[in-house]
Amino acid sequence: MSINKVAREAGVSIATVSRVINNTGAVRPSTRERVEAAIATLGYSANRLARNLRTAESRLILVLVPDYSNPFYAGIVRGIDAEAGRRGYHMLLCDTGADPDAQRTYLELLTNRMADGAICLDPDSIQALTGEQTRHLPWVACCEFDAASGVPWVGIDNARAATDAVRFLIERGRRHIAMIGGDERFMYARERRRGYLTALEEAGLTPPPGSPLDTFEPDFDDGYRLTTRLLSASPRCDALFAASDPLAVGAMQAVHDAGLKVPDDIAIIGFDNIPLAAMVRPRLTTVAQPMQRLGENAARLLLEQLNDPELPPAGTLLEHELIVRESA
Amino acid sequence: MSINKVAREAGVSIATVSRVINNTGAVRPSTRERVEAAIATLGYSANRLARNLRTAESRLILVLVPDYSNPFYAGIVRGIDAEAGRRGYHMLLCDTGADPDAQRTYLELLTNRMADGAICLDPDSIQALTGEQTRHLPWVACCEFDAASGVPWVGIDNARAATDAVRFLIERGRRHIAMIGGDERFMYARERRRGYLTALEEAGLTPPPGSPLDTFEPDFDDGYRLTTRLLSASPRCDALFAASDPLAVGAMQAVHDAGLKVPDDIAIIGFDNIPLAAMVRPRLTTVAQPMQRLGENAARLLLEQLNDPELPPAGTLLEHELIVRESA
DNA sequence: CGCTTTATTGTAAACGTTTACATTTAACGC
DNA sequence: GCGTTAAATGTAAACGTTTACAATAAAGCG
Repeated sequence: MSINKVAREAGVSIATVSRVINNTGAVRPSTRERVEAAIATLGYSANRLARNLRTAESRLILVLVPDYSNPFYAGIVRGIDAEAGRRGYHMLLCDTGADPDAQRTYLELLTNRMADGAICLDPDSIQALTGEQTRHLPWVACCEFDAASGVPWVGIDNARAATDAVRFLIERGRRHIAMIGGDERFMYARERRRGYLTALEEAGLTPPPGSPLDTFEPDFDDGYRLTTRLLSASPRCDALFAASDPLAVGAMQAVHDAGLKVPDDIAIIGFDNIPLAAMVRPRLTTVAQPMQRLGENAARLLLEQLNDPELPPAGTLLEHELIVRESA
Repeated sequence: MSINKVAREAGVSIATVSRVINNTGAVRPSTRERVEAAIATLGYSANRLARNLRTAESRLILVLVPDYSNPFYAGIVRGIDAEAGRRGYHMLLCDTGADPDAQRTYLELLTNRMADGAICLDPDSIQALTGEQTRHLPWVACCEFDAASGVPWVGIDNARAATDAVRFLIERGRRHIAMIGGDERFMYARERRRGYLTALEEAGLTPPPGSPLDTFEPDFDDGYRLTTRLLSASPRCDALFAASDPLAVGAMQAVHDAGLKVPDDIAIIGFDNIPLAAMVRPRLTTVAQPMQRLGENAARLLLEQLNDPELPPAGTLLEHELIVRESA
């Protein structure tokens, strides 16, 4: 009953105190001063739980990421936080580990009214699982989405991005272009694989034997392992498109350990443009995603939807960019 | 008034509904069933804001990081989340950018009662700034701490860790050992520098000219830049201790570009053992911090303190480990 | 079967706000 | 000054829970 104390201290009613806190309604300057003085001497700070209960909003948004030690997600999360912060929202960050049960548990925070809305970076396959229960909840899908699902989304055109990357390799004269990283659970991986095949097809090329190759985790170790396997299956391979940067860096290492040179013998292109890409030698050519802006747009979309629940669900496609460095 | 609807549907009072939700108190199996059925048909989920208001706890913990695109913090955050999750807490993650104002703003979430406690990874110099206002608030300092401040903390012995690393270099016959990364704002950096100097001193060595060298950001670019400068100032330098892994990787690159070889001409040791360290060639020798366990311990400490506010503030020192790879 | 104990349920207050509405006070025009 | 209007303040209900306490029903005992 803390606002009560302030009211007593200032000799006014709690309504007046509330009015000066939120400066809503009219209050005479002299009483405003008195109230502010009381707040200062008592060190009062309005209880947000009570306020939230009364106003039926938490000003918290739930962010679901499959793995936040992945720098790519870190960039997006930063964008979300920046935009949300500007509008007075905070972020409840949850690592689902791409586990549907975890996701369901965390989504309770939404039905619980502990959060006002959610941004989900989980694989679309997972999103689909919880789809029915969450149809009417305010959330947006980021990076992984199904445009047909009726859920607002933001992302890039993964297929086109992959096609662009592979075309670049073709233009530079490469003819035996392999791909690694096709994890079926992730939409981005399926799309990139599709774009890769499109580019080959339009140039009248076929994937070298063993390509495209699926990964389980799109990380350095898998990149190394798969590339080693690939090189022995396709010795003529002269270029490699990887679905993520760590994968590409692992591949670079495998190529090197096989006694070949990047980019002379094998050109390599990665995906995402995380900081790592600029830290290795040769520097990694890669498809950049606008991570910060992806996050910002997701947050903006969500908050607009919260303001006006009748808003039709929108999709936002952001542009990718091929960053040409040394590896291709 | 949603619990009301459930009560009406089940033909009981709201108290009984509350009892079956929290299964506290006695309720006859038959009525429990009836209530559960009502909950199911109505799709009811208890409003956490209301519950939190009533029980005066939010089951949220505030995590303040200076920069969460830094993989080192990601590891710690993951540990915090794991431990907190096990105990039914969630995480309000805030990126302060090491800005005191931002930190102050975020800490309002604590005084607001929107969060029950906080874990702070910000530089100790920042922590000190807000110290007076937060003395009585429940929080623990992680990695950056001042043992004398009376705030519970968890971290490693940075000075000893640095000494160990430099001793290792000395044992391997290096005599002109430089250090980069001494950012005065961070306790970890000051301590590592101190440890570096200790190791040199006990071996009767002196730092090569220009060493130790301060950084502003402990990242790849600074590592490259400073090392380049260092190499021209101290051509006889044969080893380098860097206060972070990205710094060390930048240094490796600078050494390479100067036409020298790692580790033959210059041995390099980094700090933290983030994934990057195993992805570069030569693989980086580095001092590992138990990131996950640091986070877990911080969370545990905080939650224990929340359970029993009278608990004397404790400090927890975890062990570091020198991971010997190829760069030294 | 009546009395005492215990298990089950209900009533109502409390948590700390915001806000519609009522009331009081000040301001204004004449 | 007086009536009218506007500004400032207060009252009380509401948000959706939990929980102390009261009340009722069931059970046990002689």
